[in-house]
Amino acid sequence: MKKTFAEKVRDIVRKIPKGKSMTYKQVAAKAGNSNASRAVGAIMRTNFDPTIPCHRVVHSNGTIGNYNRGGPARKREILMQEGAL
DNA sequence: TAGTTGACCGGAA
DNA sequence: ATTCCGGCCAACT
Repeated sequence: MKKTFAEKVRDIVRKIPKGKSMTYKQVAAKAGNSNASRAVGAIMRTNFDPTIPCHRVVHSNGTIGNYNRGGPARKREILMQEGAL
């Protein structure tokens, strides 16, 4: 069974519980490459799904990354609403 | 096929 | 504290 990086990343991000936020590096590490943090973002940006809480994925330093669904502002709102912020 | 870009990270100046 | 540089990976042209 050979899932691509994008598939793994999507599956992982989808498993992120509510009120919890994961860093790109953490997701990348779970996907198999702890150094593929950039790749994770690249995948989300090109192939993000509405079923995936990509807004729960943030930077390692805790800063909010970008969001292709309304900008970082919208992301912050969602996190605050979820209780992760 | 190769080159460029990007939702990143970590270290150094 | 801020700014710059190098490195890794996947997608796009």
